[in-house]
Amino acid sequence: MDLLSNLNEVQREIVQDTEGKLLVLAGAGSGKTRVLTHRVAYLVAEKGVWGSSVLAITFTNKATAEMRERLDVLLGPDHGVWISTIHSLAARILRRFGEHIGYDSNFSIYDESDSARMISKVITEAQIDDNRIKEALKEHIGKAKNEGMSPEEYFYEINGLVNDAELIVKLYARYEELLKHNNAMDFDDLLHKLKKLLMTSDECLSYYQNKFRYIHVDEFQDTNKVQYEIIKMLAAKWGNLFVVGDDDQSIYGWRGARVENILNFDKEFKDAKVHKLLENYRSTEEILNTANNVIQNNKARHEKKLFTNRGKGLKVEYYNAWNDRNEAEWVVGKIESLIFYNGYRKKDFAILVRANSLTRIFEQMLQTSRLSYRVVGGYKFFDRKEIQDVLAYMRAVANARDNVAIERIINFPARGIGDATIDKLGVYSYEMQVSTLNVLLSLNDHAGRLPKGIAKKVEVFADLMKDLYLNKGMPVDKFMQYVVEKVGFEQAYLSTKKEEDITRWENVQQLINYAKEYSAKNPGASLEDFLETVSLEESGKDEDPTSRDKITIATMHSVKGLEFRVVFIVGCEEEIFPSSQALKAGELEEERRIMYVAITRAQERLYISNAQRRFRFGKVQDCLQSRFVQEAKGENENAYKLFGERKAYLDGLGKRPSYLDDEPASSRIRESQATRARAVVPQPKVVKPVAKDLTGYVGGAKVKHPNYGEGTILVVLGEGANATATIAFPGLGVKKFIIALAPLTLIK
DNA sequence: AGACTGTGATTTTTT
DNA sequence: ATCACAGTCT
Repeated sequence: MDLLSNLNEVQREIVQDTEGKLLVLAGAGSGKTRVLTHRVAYLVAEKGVWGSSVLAITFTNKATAEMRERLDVLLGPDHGVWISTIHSLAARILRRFGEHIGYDSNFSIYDESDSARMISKVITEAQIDDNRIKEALKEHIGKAKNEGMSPEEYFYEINGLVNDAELIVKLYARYEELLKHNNAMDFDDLLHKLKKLLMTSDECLSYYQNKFRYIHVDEFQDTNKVQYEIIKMLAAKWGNLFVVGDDDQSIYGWRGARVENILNFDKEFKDAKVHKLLENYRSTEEILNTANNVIQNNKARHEKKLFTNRGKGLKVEYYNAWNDRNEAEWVVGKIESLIFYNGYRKKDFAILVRANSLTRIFEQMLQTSRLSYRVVGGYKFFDRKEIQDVLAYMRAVANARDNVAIERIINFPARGIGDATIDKLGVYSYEMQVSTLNVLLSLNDHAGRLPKGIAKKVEVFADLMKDLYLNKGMPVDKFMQYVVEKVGFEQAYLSTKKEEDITRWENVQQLINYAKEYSAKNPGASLEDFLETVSLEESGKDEDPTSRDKITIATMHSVKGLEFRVVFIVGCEEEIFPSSQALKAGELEEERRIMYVAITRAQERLYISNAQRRFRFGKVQDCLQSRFVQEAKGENENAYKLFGERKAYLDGLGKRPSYLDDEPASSRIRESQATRARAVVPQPKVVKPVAKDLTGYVGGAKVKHPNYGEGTILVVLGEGANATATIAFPGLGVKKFIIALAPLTLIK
């Protein structure tokens, strides 16, 4: 049979095992997506299951696109299978049934920046002038929603653990109220409210339960609590739930992903069948071994030994660069030589970074070498101010209650309308119990209450909005052009003669092109449809990776699921990778999984590098090689010790570790740097990480942290250098630290 | 209301 | 280095 012929035995078995609950533990590069798509295709083509009763949930838009593409090949384009991210699934269901829980179907979706505006507003409104609370509040709200907790429920969760629990919950509740008032949902809400809807409305629940007879979840290790609950509810009727994932690739813990979902799946469902995909089809043995060297340092994982038939392959190369520029030169030099002598193409290469801020130097270096590249992740086109502004005009008329959108544009382009006036309009809106847009649309009734001059200005804006409102039924691309023209974006940007503004205008035009493409592809799509696509699938808009021959520069997170013949893992320095916040929070294992994901992207050649000095935060800084480098080399049992010695040496304490002798000549230059620095700069006090006395760090002890202040240890886990402490900081929440490394001091 | 100035944080990752 | 934000001046 055609469908099964290009699968291995295990894969074939999984594909044919169609009924009931199935957990597939799929190692990196083991053909996970292949199994998933073939299984769906098998259901439809061989089992005669109707495509529209099959649901496949993926984690990113990229994965959605890839899966749809592959399925189109296997089944032809009209298979009707519902493939989407869980967020857009939620949005679709909520548009249809949202009124059951009090939402209009045209609700706005607030992205990170909209939501940040709202949070600021809530804080200002409560007259709190503590700068630190914004971040904390954001974190709390996200956490509460990811756990699926209402303000009340969340209060019980944190009460007693966090000092300002009451305040935080009050602000969370107010934030919710405002969202509701604006007929808007943030990203987390899409899930949170979907759960609520499914629990409230039998009609909605049974509709989708009946519809989806077979449910598939990709990247299951990345699901959070609410997502899992939603999936379980949807699958409750037919019980056909197929989940695939790899606990070693769980790298979204910071967003509430719970590895336990995958670790406990077979315990939760006793009848679940478990399959393992252990054959790696992607990488050579050398690369796979490197990956294994790293990941085996993690404690919380399913032990799995991947194998490959790709042969031994080439040794992994390491480079300890003298500075960031030198590192980039090395990378580009390697690329040039591989292209010239070994016949590689540009699209075969990926340069992987931990954080977006590291990409710049590689971009520069590739530009000077005339090598074309693309940057994945990073600042998104749709996050640009000018794009958000155009969209805000469209949003404001699509959802009349979207006050965040109105406030965003009421004074752009500048119309002389300030905060005071906006507040007044808010008051009228409250008095009349109508939306701010409605206040504007019927401004005549209120204009008398505003100062004369201001009233004139507001009227101009009101007339504009009225005009746009009356024309919102146009085809999406036409409407956008109409908006841009009426608002006068071109005038606003081109009159200043500033380089930056010209670019902005070009971006607006690009947005119009995007809208044209969209309209052509989706004739008859409504304004709401368009806005939803933009807010949930904006990154899917990127050109597809294989079409152009370009080098890829990307964050390690954004290449999950992809593969490249040659991979460079750069910027392997402490505080960068592992990141400083991960170190602070004691989330080393997740960082290590990120390293694992990065390594396993490579098919043939892998290069790992670090720079000893790097330009960061406006100045050149000394950097310490990441402990992951030692782990990758297979010296993992010594990694912590070496790391400690090396840090002491660079800090001007301790003697030169002998293993440094094996490193390239550049490190000797570095040594003279260290010596010089030592001579000139008075030494700051340094705590030797390995020598720290750990006694006294027990549950109940009070400790002090330079950034978080005083806190109480809740529990200590592990021993020695690995011991972690979970500490409650009043008002800031609970954090985890590695005691030996964290800057903690005991207080009596 | 808007322009100007100084300060302080910022750099983790994504829907 | 760069940017956002708060505070002050015009």
